[in-house]
Amino acid sequence: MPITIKDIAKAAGVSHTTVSRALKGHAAISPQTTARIQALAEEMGYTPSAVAQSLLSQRTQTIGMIITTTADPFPVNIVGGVEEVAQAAGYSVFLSSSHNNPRQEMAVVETFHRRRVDAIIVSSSRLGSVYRSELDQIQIPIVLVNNQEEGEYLHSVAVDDVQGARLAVEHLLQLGHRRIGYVGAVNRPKSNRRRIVGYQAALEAAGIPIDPSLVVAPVEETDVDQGKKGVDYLLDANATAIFCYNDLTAIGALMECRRRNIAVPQQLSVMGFDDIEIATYVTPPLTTIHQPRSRLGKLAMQMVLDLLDGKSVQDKVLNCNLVTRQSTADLA
Amino acid sequence: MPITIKDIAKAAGVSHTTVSRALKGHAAISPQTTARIQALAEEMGYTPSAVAQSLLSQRTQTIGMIITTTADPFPVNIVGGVEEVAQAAGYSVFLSSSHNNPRQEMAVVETFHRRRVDAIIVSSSRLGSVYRSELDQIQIPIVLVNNQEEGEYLHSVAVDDVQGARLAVEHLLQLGHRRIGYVGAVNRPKSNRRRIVGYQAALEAAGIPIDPSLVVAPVEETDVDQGKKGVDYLLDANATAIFCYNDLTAIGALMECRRRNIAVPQQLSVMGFDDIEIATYVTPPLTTIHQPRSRLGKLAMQMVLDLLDGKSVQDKVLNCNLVTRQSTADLA
DNA sequence: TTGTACGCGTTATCAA
DNA sequence: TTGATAACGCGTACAA
Repeated sequence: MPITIKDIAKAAGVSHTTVSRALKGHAAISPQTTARIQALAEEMGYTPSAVAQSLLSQRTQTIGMIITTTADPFPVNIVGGVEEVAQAAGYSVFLSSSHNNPRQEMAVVETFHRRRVDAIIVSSSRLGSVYRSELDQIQIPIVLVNNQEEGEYLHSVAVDDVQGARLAVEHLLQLGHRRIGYVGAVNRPKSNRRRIVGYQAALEAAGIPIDPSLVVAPVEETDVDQGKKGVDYLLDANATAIFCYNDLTAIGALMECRRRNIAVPQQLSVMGFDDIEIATYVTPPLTTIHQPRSRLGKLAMQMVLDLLDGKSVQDKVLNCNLVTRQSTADLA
Repeated sequence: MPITIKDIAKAAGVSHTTVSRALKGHAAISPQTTARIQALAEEMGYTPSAVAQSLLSQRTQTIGMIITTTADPFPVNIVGGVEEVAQAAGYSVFLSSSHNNPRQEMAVVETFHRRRVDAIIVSSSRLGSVYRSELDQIQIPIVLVNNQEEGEYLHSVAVDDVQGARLAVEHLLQLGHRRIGYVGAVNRPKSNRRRIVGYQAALEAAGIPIDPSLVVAPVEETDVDQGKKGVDYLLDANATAIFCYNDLTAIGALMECRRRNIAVPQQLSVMGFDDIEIATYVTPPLTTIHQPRSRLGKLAMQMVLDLLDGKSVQDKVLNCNLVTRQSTADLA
């Protein structure tokens, strides 16, 4: 059992109240006793119990973070940002995975509520809307990062998918490409739709008519496989450049090109989205759209702190930026 | 403020004791009141406070996990294993980063102690030995995963670096290579040393004399840069195959080979260690030694559960296995 | 079958 | 300047 203030009180021959006050340098305690008790506490190895403090203060200085899976580096990078800001503010972070399973996601929320976390941050939530009712029950701030549901819920921090996709297509246009394909993802409805919007906006702004045969959404197990299939479709449609839903999709595209002996970027330009670490290391290194993942996390946690401070906050939408590497080139 | 059992008691016209008992199906409460109170609790949206329960039970059902950084997918995969077992056992996991900074690592331990976590799991700790004294203070199980300090501390789960390195070199020997180089890491003293031991053991078993010029340890900022430099050194030493401390080092080696127009694996075989996700996607896909990261995490958490159950446990050393891809080939 | 009283570790109020 | 007491939410020994 850890040392308590009562143990110290007994050892010092004072009341536990005095110990409590001395330890936090309360003005009304004589300097001598304060010094004596602080020394004693140090010596006895006293560490205050956050549990007891929480019970009294009704604040745990704790937040719960839900991600889909630790196997995906994307949400994990968001956690990094969250944790950094949290730690600096004296908050600790519970991390739990939902495995993209709504039931599990609800169970985690329930657990966090039992633990009386002060707030919850959810990355890529599948059930944004469900929180509406849940929120009435638990009455704490919930911040959604890159929420995957349509609609206006609670508080959110997200990347501007439309702007990012636009940036990608504009880059390809600038290289002289006119037949630009898009390989979508069927299982991320919201961000996929918004990236298509950006794709179309860029083309329209350039006066290029939309060709539906250039927008494909292969149904495959993994992102990589979707990329492989996507290349097949888009080469048939005579694309000279393709923009992929994300980097893994683009990597699948690169793999398929290698298999078919299609030189990237000489014969086909390939772009991704996300800028995950792998993008730097594939051959050729992938031109992509960078998502500020760590900053998403930092802003989400900062928003939590503001909310807990009673400040009013505004939903945030962050811009992406272009990272030019070697998988794109001038139209031959 | 969340609903408490007192609120329910008032609403039901009974004492809070009765509510407490009814909610956990205590035998001595009449079925009717039990049902009535459970319904009421449900209706009022009651969730018990783990904080209050913890204060009473002196158990938080919580563990603290310390990793170096969320930017590295390696420890994050360990977290995945830990969290899976923890969640199944009703434990929640605090995650915190040490950024490889011993002072920060101590601060995190202190915070976890304040929060009265039931146990702590540390990945790649830099200060294993320090825990000896700290442990006397906090009196909870501490499990180290892939500890980076020599010596016997506390409890540990680790991969067998010697066996893994041996496996790698045996693979290269089998391909006919005789001049096999090793690119080490200066900042992971323990595992590096053990991988050298495995490297030497394999060579000796094959009756090949150790050539010191084939073992290099470039001092560079990143693993990747160390790999680039390592290739330079080892080509000068006429190596036909190189075994790298880890996959990132090996990827650096691949990059340098490409720059110098050295064909892998035709002119040089390259091996890594770890089997991180990236290894699959580089060109050529990397032959490497797989570390069971998730299983390390699961075993660490299982060990924690056993320790909390008062069972005695044994330190665990896990075998690695070979993953053959396309960066290694027969000696030309 | 149900209720009263106490304690877990801490802080705040009030009194001395 | 210090101490006794109550309270946070819950579980349990004991009493009714």
